[in-house]
Amino acid sequence: MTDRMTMADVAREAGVSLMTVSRVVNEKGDVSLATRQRVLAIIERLGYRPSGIARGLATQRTGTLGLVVPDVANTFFANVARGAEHGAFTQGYNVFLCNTNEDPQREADMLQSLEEKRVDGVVLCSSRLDDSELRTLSSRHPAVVLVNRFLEGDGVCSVLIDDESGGRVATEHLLQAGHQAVGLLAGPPISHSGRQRREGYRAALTKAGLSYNPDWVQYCSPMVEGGRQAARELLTAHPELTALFCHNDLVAVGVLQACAELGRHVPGDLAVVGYDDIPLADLVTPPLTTCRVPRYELGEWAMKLLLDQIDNSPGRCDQVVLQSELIVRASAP
Amino acid sequence: MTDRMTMADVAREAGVSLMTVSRVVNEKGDVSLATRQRVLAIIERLGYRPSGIARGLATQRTGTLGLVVPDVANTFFANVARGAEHGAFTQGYNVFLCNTNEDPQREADMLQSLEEKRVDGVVLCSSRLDDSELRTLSSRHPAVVLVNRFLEGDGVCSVLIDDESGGRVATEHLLQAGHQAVGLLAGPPISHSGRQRREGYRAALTKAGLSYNPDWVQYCSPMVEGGRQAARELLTAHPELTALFCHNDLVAVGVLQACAELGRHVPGDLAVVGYDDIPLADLVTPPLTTCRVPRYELGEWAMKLLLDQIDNSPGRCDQVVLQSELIVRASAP
DNA sequence: TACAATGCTGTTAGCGCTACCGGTAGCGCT
DNA sequence: AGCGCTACCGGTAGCGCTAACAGCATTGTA
Repeated sequence: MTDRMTMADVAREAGVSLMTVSRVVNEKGDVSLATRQRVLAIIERLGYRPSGIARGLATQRTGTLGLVVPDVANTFFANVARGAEHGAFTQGYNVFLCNTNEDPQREADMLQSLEEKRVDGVVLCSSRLDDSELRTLSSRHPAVVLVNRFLEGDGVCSVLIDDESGGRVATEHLLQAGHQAVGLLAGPPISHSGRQRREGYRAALTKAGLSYNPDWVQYCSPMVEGGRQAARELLTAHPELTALFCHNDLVAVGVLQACAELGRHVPGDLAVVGYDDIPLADLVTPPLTTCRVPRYELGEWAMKLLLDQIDNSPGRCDQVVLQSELIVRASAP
Repeated sequence: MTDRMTMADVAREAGVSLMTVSRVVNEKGDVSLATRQRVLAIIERLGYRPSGIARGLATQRTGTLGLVVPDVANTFFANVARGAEHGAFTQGYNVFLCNTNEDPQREADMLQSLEEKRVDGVVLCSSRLDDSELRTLSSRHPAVVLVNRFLEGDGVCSVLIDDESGGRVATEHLLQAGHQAVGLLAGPPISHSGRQRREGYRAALTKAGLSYNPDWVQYCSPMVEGGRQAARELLTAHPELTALFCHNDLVAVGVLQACAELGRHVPGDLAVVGYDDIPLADLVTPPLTTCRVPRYELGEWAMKLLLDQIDNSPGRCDQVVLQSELIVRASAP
């Protein structure tokens, strides 16, 4: 790589001042057509590209953003990342990807390294930091949007998923299909979203005049194996169940496996509803009815709020709540 | 966000010069223990963080890298990204994530925008650019590593997957299990990796003294539906087939579906081998025997080569070829 | 005629940091 | 005393760019 051209090289070659070149490059200020074209031609010939670093130092805006996620290898965050990055790039921003690996310490490190890079803003997904640390770390950035995490008090934007409504809609779908005995595989008890979904489940039952039966609710690990085991236990203990709402699609796949082993036909003997709409959901047999959480849109919204915050108003705070969508497939028609 | 502290603030407060603060911050040069501690304390108290932007302008190194992928939402690239980002962060680099969306124009734009950000290097995955454009765009960056793409001539590093060997190993596994009639669902004819895998398939047959029978090879779309249709056709036209090697796991899942419809038992009537080892692979019934391509390692290696290139030697070029690993599961024991 | 408004261009002074060189003090040695 | 060496610290000159203002024609307007 040969040495880079600078604005001064272009200016000298074109016989104009630095400022004129700057004006041409940034398309701001008046430059006569003739000199603009001349400068442009020289830029082209010399292969000049402006230095974002120098510009950043001069303007105090870098045109870069941070995106902090627990793990991009998780499809959920991969889709969020895609949505966010797309929104950013179309506005001329580049985004730093940071994986925290679910480790709060690492998350703090990431946030600090982004600060040293002088990013114009940060989208922070599913932060594991406690409120106070999150607050101080956020305050060191010009703009922050939280995804899947709420911080009360000071105006920190966030984009949230309405899991309660998702759980309600999923359960109502089963109820409306005539099921009276709907069980719940609730995932891990500590899961926040899991609790929300359970609230939705309960609300739907209540609304339909049915009572919430704790015996029909079973916690489980949020993986295939967890679903399989929990389903075997629950279904043998309570053969009266005709439908199951699952914490997520992996659990639902476990249920499918358990049903195959127990000789129960889905959806004939048991209707199954999952959550998330992972790619796997419509590939298993039968394809899963599930709640799709709008991952890509989550990223897009977060980015939209962030950019609003950056170039419009300084401290405006917004909460956006996104609804998930019921996808009806064969496992619970 | 209140105004940021600068090195000058720290220096003034500590009663030392700018340079002393700089030396403390960068841990280079001699500073007495006493003043170091004093400066450190003041940095802490003032909440000072050095500006990577200013440092970048002064040193001509930004501590940032670019990672260009077709699509992070694709698990393959998500895992590559994870490996790459991990390697980068542990060396103190931050990485810009760029999705090209498989669009060569967008890819070129990304590369240019990374150039303006003055990244120290770029990892470019599965570039869709033609050789000449790729060459010129690469030459504008201080360091480049290609993933899944080779560029001959000038020394551009790359990390590649040995798909030919993968195809051979997969086919040999079937042959060693006693299968004499092994078909191939070859994916799209244009796919480079598909062709490599087919070469491996052919090589394994030849090595075993069997002849390559074009009638047993069928191209298909690389998705579940493509695999399903192709399998129905191939299996009805050639009931003599006892095993199928598939272009990827999605195709293999399609085969599973087709077998269920045709009443053929897997692996009893038909052994099936996939490729990639996507998360889905061990969740279907029966779980798929498949070739795992080391995605995370791919990212790690790419980053390792890139960092070597950056701080050791200027133009050293390496090709690294990674082998995939056969994962034996129930679909082809 | 005077005066302002407009279009175009240049000059100056940084943005926050580091490279590079140059200094001073204190030590040991001849 | 004189010398060199080391440990420590400071000054200056940029890195490549833009904000802000300052020209200077030329045109319009009273």
